Amino acid sequence: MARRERDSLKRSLFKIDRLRRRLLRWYDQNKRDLPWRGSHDPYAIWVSEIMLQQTRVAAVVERYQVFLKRFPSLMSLALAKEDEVLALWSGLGYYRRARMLHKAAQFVAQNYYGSLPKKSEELRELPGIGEYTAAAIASIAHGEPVAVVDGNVERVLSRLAGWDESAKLRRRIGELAALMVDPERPGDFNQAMMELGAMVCLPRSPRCTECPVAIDCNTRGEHKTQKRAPMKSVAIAHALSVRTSVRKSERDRGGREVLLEHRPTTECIMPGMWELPQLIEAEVPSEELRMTVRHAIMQTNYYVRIRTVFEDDVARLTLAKGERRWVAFGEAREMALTGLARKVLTRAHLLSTAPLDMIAPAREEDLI
DNA sequence: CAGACGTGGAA
DNA sequence: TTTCCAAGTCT
Repeated sequence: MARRERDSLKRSLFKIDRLRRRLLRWYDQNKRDLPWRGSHDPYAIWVSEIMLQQTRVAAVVERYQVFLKRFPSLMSLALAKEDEVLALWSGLGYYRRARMLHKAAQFVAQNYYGSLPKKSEELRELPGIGEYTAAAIASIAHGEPVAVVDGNVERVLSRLAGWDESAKLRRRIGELAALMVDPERPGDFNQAMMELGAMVCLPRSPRCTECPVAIDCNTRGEHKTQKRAPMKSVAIAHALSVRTSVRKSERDRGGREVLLEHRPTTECIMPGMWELPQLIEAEVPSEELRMTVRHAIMQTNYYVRIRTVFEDDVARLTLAKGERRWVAFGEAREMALTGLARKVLTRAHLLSTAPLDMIAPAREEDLI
């Protein structure tokens, strides 16, 4: 930021103070009641911040509670196997987050006696913790007066300052945020900025009439966004192969199994996750078509055909890239499935938590 | 510094 | 229906 600009902002500190007070008052009165709010456990805050990276609050809420119930402490997470951590992350996406969270927990267990470092500078050293997350944890858990800059803050400050999209914007935003963060309540201030971005200062159609700091705003909500690559469409097909377990112990429980395939750990996307075997032909005879789903990954819409395949036909019809396993339905539910596999099995009622004899479909022809 | 990395739900 | 995006990080 130019010297003149900074001096001007310093002369206007009374304005910044006013903005802080308005923002925090609004936050105190309007903040959503989220599971991680009010927790002072740095570990719990850490987990929430990692889960929230590029992921909507609504998608995180339930997963966060399940995760914390299974791994209530950093040590319990550090002691877990990666497969189980990934299983709890299944469907959330960006699985590298889960791996790095796990790795970092093990590192902290080894080198910090299980307690996260307090300073943002030290947090920054841990895998998966970047500028944003380090500042978020340090300010929320320990009151360190550092500002966070996420997508919300970037948008809110761009509009407040009246800056448009340009080079170096990111750096100027960071400097402005650092100047503005409330040294008395940095954690609340940071969350308030993000809450404002999420609830009021929306990317499209901002609710300026509800904005507590509209009086300080230099724009009326205009905000340019970057152009994005166009979506692609790809047709693929997967096999849904179900059999009655050959293991007597499973059969006695009425156990049925689905065939899953392990994605090679060398895959760049979702390595080590479990999915349904891929069919060689994307075309599927209509009488064998079990369901169709659309599944978007990154910039691609996958139009997915799910075909039922008899065990005897699996080798002929599918392309094997990794280890395969017949897995009892109840077991599959606890595995690190890809989002697509979880979606398909859920829609086929194969992951039900109901007793096995209650599992739909009642009609045999629905299954095979 | 681009580009890669997942997903479901809103518009 | 298709697009757009959400509390980023790593390479």
